[in-house]
Amino acid sequence: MSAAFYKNKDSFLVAVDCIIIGFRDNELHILVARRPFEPFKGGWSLMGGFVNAPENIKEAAKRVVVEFTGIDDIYLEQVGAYGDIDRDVERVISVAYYALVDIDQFDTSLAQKYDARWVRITQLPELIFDHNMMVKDTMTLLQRRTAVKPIGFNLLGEQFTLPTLQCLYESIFQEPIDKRNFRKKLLTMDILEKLDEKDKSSSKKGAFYYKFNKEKYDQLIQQGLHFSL
Amino acid sequence: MSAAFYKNKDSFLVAVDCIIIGFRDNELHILVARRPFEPFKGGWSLMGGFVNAPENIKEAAKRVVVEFTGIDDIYLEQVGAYGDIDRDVERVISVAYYALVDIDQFDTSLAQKYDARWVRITQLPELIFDHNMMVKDTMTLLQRRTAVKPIGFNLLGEQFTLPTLQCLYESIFQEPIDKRNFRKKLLTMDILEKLDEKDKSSSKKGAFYYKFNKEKYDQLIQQGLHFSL
DNA sequence: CCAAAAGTGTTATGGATACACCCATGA
DNA sequence: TCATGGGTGTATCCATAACACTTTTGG
Repeated sequence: MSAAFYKNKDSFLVAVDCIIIGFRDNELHILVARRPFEPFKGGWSLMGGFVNAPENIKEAAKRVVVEFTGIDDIYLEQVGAYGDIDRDVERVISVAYYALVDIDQFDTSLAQKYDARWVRITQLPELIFDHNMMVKDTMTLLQRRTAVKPIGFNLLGEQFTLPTLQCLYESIFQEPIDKRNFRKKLLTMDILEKLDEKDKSSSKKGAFYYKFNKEKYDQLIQQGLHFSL
Repeated sequence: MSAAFYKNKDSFLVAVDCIIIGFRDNELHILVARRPFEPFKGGWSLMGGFVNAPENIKEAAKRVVVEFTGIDDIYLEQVGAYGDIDRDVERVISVAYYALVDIDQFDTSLAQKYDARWVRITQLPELIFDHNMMVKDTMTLLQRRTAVKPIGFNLLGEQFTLPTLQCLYESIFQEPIDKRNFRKKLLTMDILEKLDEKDKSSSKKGAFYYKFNKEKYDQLIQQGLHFSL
């Protein structure tokens, strides 16, 4: 046998579908759009696109996220491949990625262009194909990841307050967290840098801004310790 | 736009590669084979095959595992999609699955047929393409999964001894486990059924056989509890 | 001065860890 | 009888969970 072995094999369109996640109004949001073509024209859909021959799958996913958000600085992780035979009209195999973005960097002009909008994770509409399953799998994965890796910060701007950070985790895990225990854990890990400035937008007293210190985090890892909830 | 949207898109060969895992001689083993065709003919490879148009990806993976092992009763979970552009001669996108099998059910005649052999996880040779990466990712995933789900039993026969089970977990986590703590944890979960028979193959005293009780496990889950290490 | 959110410590509990000796049996 | 692997219980420690009041300040 030789390269001839590759002949006469079925080939597939390969797509990427991106679960683009942002944090706003104390809740996770996902970017969805009205599908502009048949089949299922007008149905709610994740952001997707086909993989081109000369690009890696992850590159394709990144391209899609940039195209639909205008945001370049993203955290991207594969969720998995979805290939049920009845998932589209033509046989399409889709690889799902979730992206964590700072929603404040969203290019709002793209919302009109693609008929897209951010919907609350708790109020997700019915999506086409197996996109709801992709979101569900993403949330499970995200909960596992954020519990042991400091990737949640990718959903926030450079600086953020502890109350905001707590809200973020509460939205990810869909359960309340004790304020004192949360702060204690985060601060004793010593991976946050306290700033002098305060955010007064949500209280009269104001909450101090912090920022994530990657250098300190890397030290933590090298000591054999790890981020935890 | 319409179905015409699907025209002029690049299409890909889609393969599945299976990390087939068995447990023997107190250590995890993986089934690898000499690749019978170019390119990289003679290189060590995972068990793979192409996805056919009328089958789901997971079905294809299952087909491959059955083809190369003769074992039908397997635990199968997706690891992820691998699609770097330089990973094969032709552009092939591969979806990796790991399979947990009872190695005693292996059809040894297939070893000759496919020039395949079981190699210790600790002595894995260099594999073709990105197969070593797939194995690495699999081990990470397997450690996470077996720590919280009772899937390890898929690597053993119907009945097994506690010392064997402990060896299994030690091989998965690549670290020693305290005997008393291990037994305490397993037995207090009350998901194992103790049999009267003993296995005397590895000691004069003999070790009692146990078997996994799925009904009791399901009860445990319904009580909001879960399997843990 | 009051409403609303930010910030702060201590105690109790339970799961995880560490640890050493006796038992059964075939050779 | 002895070498080998199987089987058993307890004390300690540390991480988690529960819990309430003071501070700040704009309106």
